Amino acid sequence: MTTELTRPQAPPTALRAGKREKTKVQNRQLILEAAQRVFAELGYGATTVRDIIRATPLASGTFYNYFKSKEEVFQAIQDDSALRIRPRLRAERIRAATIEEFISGTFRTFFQYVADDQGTFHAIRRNRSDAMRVRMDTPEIIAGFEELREDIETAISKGLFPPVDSDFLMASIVGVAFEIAERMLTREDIDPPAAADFATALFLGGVRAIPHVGIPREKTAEHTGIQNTAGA
Amino acid sequence: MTTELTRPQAPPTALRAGKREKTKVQNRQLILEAAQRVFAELGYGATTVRDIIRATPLASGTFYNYFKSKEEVFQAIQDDSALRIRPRLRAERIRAATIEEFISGTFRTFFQYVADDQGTFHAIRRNRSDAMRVRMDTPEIIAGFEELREDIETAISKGLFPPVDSDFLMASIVGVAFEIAERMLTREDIDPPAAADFATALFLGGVRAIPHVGIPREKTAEHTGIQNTAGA
DNA sequence: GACGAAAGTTGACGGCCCGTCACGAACCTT
DNA sequence: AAGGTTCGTGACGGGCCGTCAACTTTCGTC
Repeated sequence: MTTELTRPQAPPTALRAGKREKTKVQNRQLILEAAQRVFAELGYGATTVRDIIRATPLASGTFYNYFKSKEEVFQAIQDDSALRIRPRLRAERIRAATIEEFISGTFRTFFQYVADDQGTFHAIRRNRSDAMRVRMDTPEIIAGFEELREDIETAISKGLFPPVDSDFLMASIVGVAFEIAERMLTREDIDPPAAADFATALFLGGVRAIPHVGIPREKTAEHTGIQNTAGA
Repeated sequence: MTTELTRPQAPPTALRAGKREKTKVQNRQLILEAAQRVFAELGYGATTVRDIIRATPLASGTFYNYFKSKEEVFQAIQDDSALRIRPRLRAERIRAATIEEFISGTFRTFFQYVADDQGTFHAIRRNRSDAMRVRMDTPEIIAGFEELREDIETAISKGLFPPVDSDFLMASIVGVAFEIAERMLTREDIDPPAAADFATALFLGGVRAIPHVGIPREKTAEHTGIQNTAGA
């Protein structure tokens, strides 16, 4: 249709994206940020799509040009989070030459990430005053779990791990990671390395290998750090 | 007010409870059972109070004489479940004379219960096709967690356990229990003892103590049982 | 620069769910 | 059997849901 004469445009690189494209990205971000704020404020369950819209300069109809429901917004936030942490976790595990490095690298990276990014992990999971937690295993998160399972199997085939049930082991790591992370965030001194040390010792040697706490009994809140290390 | 003459009634024991009391219990049960069915059918998130009422011969207003919201119904179901399992878990741990019995008793009892009572554990937690899981830590469940923590501390003071962070240990047990339970229920052969053996070995001796699986690689679905036991 | 097409935004709309409440029926007491 | 109390009922106003026709903005073309 167009002759050779008419071809004056030619976007410099990819930055001259046009206003259309720009506001599209901007609106999406506007919604995601508003949603995160509102989820943290009201809790996931109590939040309505209208609440999210109201925290935005946009009209209600616009929301549905970007997301189908609040579930989808939630999923987008979770996916973003998973996309940020997954490569780091995988790199840590691929680099591991020993079982110790595999386990400890995984936990250290994860707990550090959780502490740095409490917005997506903590605030959103907890509901406002109810003790209702919501967890959505988005495609990215499931892929992250699957990746962990594959890395475990690779480690097994390399002789790094004993030939255990990789599915259950993956589930155990995930369960401990999420549950301890939640506890860690409720403490006054958030100490990711301490949490990682605890979890690592548990997986490497069981309860008997876990670092001992200094104070015998009493003194719960003030003293969360792990001090003394007594092997099995 | 009443003279000595007028006292003809005198309920035999506690069975002549009166119709009022009887239908009250019955209606409550009607709602709880309908709710469980509907939650399993639609998933917790998609379920509305109206859905529950429609699965019932009652009128909408009646629902609110028994529960304030679907959250409260959910909580009641969870509480019932927790009330059934808690005493068994506690008995198991109190009876424990060794760290092995403490851990293994806890996991065996829990996984067996989950397998027997999939309705309250599995069907309700998963949403219909979304991978959205809902977990509500009801007062009874929180009390159960707290009880576990206390039992751990008692075990520590008795010298059964090393002096570890009982809060993190409790969180780890809970995380592993819930996450493995979920995996266990997705398998074709649901094998609570195998799941318990896995978790127990993990907590007693770490990954290296976990029973090995028989088949090297491949054969994932068909072969879930743990066969061979190689110690650390 | 102006024009037409395409893309995107807007807010009003019908439908459903929410929680309440005035009413009446069922039950219990005397 | 009559009076009082408790509880089931369903209609109601208010709010949220997702849609859609009309409008505004951007883009490609001349």
